[in-house]
Formats: sequence, C-alpha cells, structure tokens
Amino acid sequence: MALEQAILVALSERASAGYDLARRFDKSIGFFWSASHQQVYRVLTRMEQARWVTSAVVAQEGRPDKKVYQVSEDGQDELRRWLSEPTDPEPIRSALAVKIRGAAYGDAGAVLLDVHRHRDQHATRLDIYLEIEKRDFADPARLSGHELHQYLVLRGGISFERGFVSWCDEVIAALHVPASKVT
Amino acid sequence: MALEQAILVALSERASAGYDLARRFDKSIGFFWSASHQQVYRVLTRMEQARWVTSAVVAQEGRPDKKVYQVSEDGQDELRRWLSEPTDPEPIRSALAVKIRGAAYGDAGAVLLDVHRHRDQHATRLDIYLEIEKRDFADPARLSGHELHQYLVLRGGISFERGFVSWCDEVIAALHVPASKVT
DNA sequence: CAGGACATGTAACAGGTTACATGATTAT
DNA sequence: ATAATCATGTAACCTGTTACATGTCCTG
Repeated sequence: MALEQAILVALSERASAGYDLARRFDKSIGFFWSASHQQVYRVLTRMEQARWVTSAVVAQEGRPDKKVYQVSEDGQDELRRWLSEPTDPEPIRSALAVKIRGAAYGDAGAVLLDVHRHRDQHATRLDIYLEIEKRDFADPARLSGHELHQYLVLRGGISFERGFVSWCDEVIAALHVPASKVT
Repeated sequence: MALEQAILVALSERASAGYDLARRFDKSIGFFWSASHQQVYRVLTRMEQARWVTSAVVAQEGRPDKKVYQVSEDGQDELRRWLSEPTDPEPIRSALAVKIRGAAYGDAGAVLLDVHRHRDQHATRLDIYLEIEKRDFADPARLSGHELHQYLVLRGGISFERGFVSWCDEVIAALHVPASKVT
C-alpha cells in the first residue's frame, strides 16, 4: 500500500521513466523503501490507470524511447491525503535476530560469522550515508523545506546503521570465545 | 522463507500448539519476527507435511483439544542447516521515512504529528524491553548459552528502539517551528 | 564479437493481510 | 445476555520475488 506513495514522492522530486525510477529505488529513495524494477513497472501501470500519474513517450537518439511519468493532480491529492493519515507501525522481521536467538540449536560459530558479515554490510552502508551527509549537507543548520526533510531521513539512516553496527559489535564481543574460556 | 525457521526456534524453546505459538508471535519471538495466527497455522500444516514437526493431540478439561507441535529430527537438521547458511540483508521499508521525505508535498504538520505518534509507540516498546531486561537479565555478565543469546537479541531491540526514539526527537526538534521563525 | 547499460515488460510463484467461520467455556 | 479467551482453521486478495523475454546501442 505504500509503494504507490513512495513512487509519488519520487516522481514529485523528479519526473522519470520506469527504468530510472527503478534505479532510484536501488539508492536514494530505495535506502528507505526498496522495490524491484518489476514491481515498479507493475505499480506504475496501475497508477496510470488510476490517473495518479500521466506518461509521455520521449524519443531519444541512440537509445530506446522512454515513457516519462509525472504526478497528476489526482496523484498530488492522493499524496496529500496519505501524508495526513497516520501510518501504522511496520512489522519487524530480523532473520539475524532469529538466528542469534536460536544459535544454541546449531553451529553458534557459523551464526557469529554471519553477524560479522552483517556488521560489515551495515558499516559499508553507514560510510555511504556519511559520505552523502558530508557532500550534500555540509551546513545542516541552514537547511529548510525539502532539503531539510531529505537530511533528516538521511540522519535516520545514519543512526540506524550506527546502532546496527554497534549491536553487532556487542554480540561479537559477547559470543567470541574469550581466551580465558578456551582453556 | 524464514517464518519456518522462526517457528523451529520457537518450538525448540518450547513445544506449543498453534494457538500458543501465535500468541508467542505477538510478543517474545514476535518482537523480532512478526506473524499472524493465520500464517502460523498455514506454515505449521506445511511443516508437518515436510516432517519438520510432529503433533500430538492433547485433551484438556473445560477447553478444546489442542494439537501440540514439537520439532522432529528432520526439523532439527533443517534448523541447523539454516543457522549455518548466510542470511541476506533484509530490505528496508520505512513508510515514516518516505513520509518525512515527502512532507513538503502535503501537510508537514500532520507528518510531524505522526512522527510524535511513532516516537511514543517506540518509547513504549523500549520501556517494555527495559522491563524485561531488568526482570530477566539482572546479571548479564553471568549469562551463557541460550540465555545469553536471548539477552543479546533483547539488547538489539533496546538499541533499535532507543535509536528510533532519538531519531524522532531529532526530527521533531528540527521541524517544530521555532518561535523565532513564527514571527 | 562479447558484455554491459538502456528500456520495458510478462508469468509463475511465494509470502503476508484481511475477512470470515465455528464452537466451547468463563467472567461480567 | 455478552464479551473475552481458548482453539483451529478457510478463502480471497494483495504484495513481493524469481525467472524469463526482447531488442538496441556502446565500449573494450
């Protein structure tokens, strides 16, 4: 129910073809709402039928034509409506947490290895966010409007990734067999 | 793909009927992997066919019979296999982040209100976790094995909720129109 | 000439949500 | 009486994933 709205936000920021949109869902907007290109195309078709977006075919040189979508007035209404409505809390699904909790029923060492892997992935993601923060939001005190909003979402990502990494470190510290216990 | 394994972990901790399992997915294990009772029943049926679990009907006085499930040897094998396998990162879907990012295209005040709501929900959840920590894990240095694992997962929840609340506070501080700007 | 980027999709399936259905017992 | 708790499900639907399909152009 919210991929539609995420697309409305993305298209409000910039009109795009399905392909471009799908790539934007691999970064930027996709950092907070992931979607595959198949999903994007399917939903875009549905949204055009509902008249939330309109499309215009744009011819290009040396490349296939593309269908550029933009938000219609109905789409703007819908986005406004959704923004004013309370969101219900997202269900949590952390396979890593399930694994840690169940580690005693299998190879706890393998689970620890996986915690390491996730730690590294999230640390990498954190670095990307910190880069973006440095590059695009050097002076946060002066931000306002849309830029401020983007910055705040990025801050959420930074805080989330930092928390994840430090949790992994705590798990690693607790489960990594200390020398005193090996004997 | 991981509800099966979450159920295997839950049933390894304690054999249960579908109804009890479903309730445990409303708390405890459900804090990290949510599932509705319909899902639990459906997957349990599938798992019994795959012989990962076995069931025994237990008659009760003054209450309907219940089918108590327990993990079979095949189920234990499957859980061990899954625990040794790398988990891929969970896709992130935060409708609240999408909302904040799109706040400029609608009523930013309503979005702020929703941020407050989420802040409160997560603060409540944090309190629950802190209560559990105090009650069940008073002396974390002495924990080992399964109890330690449970504790570490709880620590993850605490860190996540704390991070969420402080992110909301940052958003509220940044978007709450300061008196100097009202004039 | 092979591989990757550009561009748009379809089809089958798996996973999750919402609504409905049944029936007993216990507490208010 | 009525609602809540115990207990187990079915059916329809929506969302998301995986695999497949097609064709052009540009770069190495």
